[in-house]
Amino acid sequence: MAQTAEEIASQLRELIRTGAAAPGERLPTMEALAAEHGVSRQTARQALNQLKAEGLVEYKGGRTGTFVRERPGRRMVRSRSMERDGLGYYSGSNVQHWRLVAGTRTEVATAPVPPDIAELLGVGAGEPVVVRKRLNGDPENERFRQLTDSWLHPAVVAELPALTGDSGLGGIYDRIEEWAGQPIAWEEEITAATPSPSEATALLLPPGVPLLRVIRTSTVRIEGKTLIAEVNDIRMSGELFSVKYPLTRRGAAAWPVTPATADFYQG
Amino acid sequence: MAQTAEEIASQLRELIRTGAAAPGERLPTMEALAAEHGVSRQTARQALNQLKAEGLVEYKGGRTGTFVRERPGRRMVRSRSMERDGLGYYSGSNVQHWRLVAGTRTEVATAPVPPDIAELLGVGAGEPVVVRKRLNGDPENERFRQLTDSWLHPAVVAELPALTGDSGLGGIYDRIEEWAGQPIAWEEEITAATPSPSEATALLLPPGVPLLRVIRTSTVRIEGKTLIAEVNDIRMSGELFSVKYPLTRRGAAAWPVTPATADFYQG
DNA sequence: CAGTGGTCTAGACCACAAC
DNA sequence: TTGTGGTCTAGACCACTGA
Repeated sequence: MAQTAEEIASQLRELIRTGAAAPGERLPTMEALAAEHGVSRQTARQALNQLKAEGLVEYKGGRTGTFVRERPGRRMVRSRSMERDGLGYYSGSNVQHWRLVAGTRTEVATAPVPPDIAELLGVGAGEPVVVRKRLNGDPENERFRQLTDSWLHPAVVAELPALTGDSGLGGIYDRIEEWAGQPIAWEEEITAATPSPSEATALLLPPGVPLLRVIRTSTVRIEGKTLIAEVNDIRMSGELFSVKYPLTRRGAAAWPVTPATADFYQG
Repeated sequence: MAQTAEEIASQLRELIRTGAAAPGERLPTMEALAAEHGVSRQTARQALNQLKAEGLVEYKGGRTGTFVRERPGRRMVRSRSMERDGLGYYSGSNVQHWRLVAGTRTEVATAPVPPDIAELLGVGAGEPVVVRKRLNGDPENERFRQLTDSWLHPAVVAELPALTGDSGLGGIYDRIEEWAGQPIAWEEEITAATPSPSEATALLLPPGVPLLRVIRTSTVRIEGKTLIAEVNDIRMSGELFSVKYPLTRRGAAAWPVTPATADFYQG
């Protein structure tokens, strides 16, 4: 009769996975769970805490109880590309829709650069670097938020001090292209990470939800050398967002081995 | 003197973040932590458990103790594109390097299709669909692993029953292109997720490490309609891997607004 | 065999929200 | 007011590993 916390958690996890315990449904109280499985309340609580850490259940305050968390069935898929209109560049197809979350604004500061960004910029970790930070949101749904930090290479700031002003994010790419006399080449690197407490707060992340992080580099060639002029660090909920890219075809023209497909690889 | 578990966890977290407690270093025992902060061992343990769930510390067995986890400083960055050689298509630039992890092989089965895959394939959730599953690894480092499930659209299986045999992953794209008489268009959608227990086991994921998931769709046009012939579901450690894509430029030719950059947007 | 973490118990008090 | 989860305590026994 008596079971371990992990066994109880597994049983509840299975109930949720199969849908026998539907999202939004209330689970038995800790007392009831403890009695049912012949354990103490602490043990029942540990099982529920495990599920909470996994993002499967949530507690509501007061006399309400424990509930199966309603998880978004579908993510907001963002097809990534760089577009522009008369005001400047925008990444994604619906950025015009986004606004700054109430109480925030684009903040320009000089801050110690974290190691991973420093490596991309080619500067020493912890050195002071100009960064513009913002917190964007979706006016139709407060939960869709993203944090954006734009780190500028010191050489760019030296050449274009106006970038430390409030020129707007779209504007900096025009300034950089004017200065470099060429179009920027962008790359995006995507990682999954555990949010820091401050990121979890800013993005309204429930426990157990990972971060989807997109790190965009803006590269130009200056005096014959490639320079990463800007690193754009975008963090969003891994549960609410996904990003999508077309997969480029490489090397195809060199190996047209299959007769039926060879025609397509001549160019 | 007496503090809460969350306060103790925050203090330890800060020590780790600043490097005052270096990776690999041993932390005080639970008894010592409890005495130091004037709490019971259970409370000290709860603080450490929190850090363990975040992937910051790990316990080692027996008489050893609690240690600051050594986290990989750099990820394996995979520049995503589709390449081919004489044997077929490969995604990424170093796939030849990979092998099946010992004890696994490519497994072809007919399984109920999960809802998210079903939606992409345009079939009902839970319907039986042919899938090839494999677990790949890096011969030089056992921790670098990835799980790959390739779901085939029923129409493709009906036309190309040979695909249910052991034709190899590279081979199926050649077969599909021969059948469709055209090159495949690939897209990749990237998400961050919490691993299921079985995924955590297969990928050797420590607690607190999220999953990086790449869902590749292979699209062809058949009889004037687009058909997703295959969905390739790739899962890997979010701590060990990242994926990288070039960002395509769109709409630029339509809005050459900045005089200095206008020349670049004519074509 | 001694010391580590792993786990469980029984009881206590608290804050909070619904009734 | 009552029942919910949130948290802490003191004590017990276990499995494991390194000395």
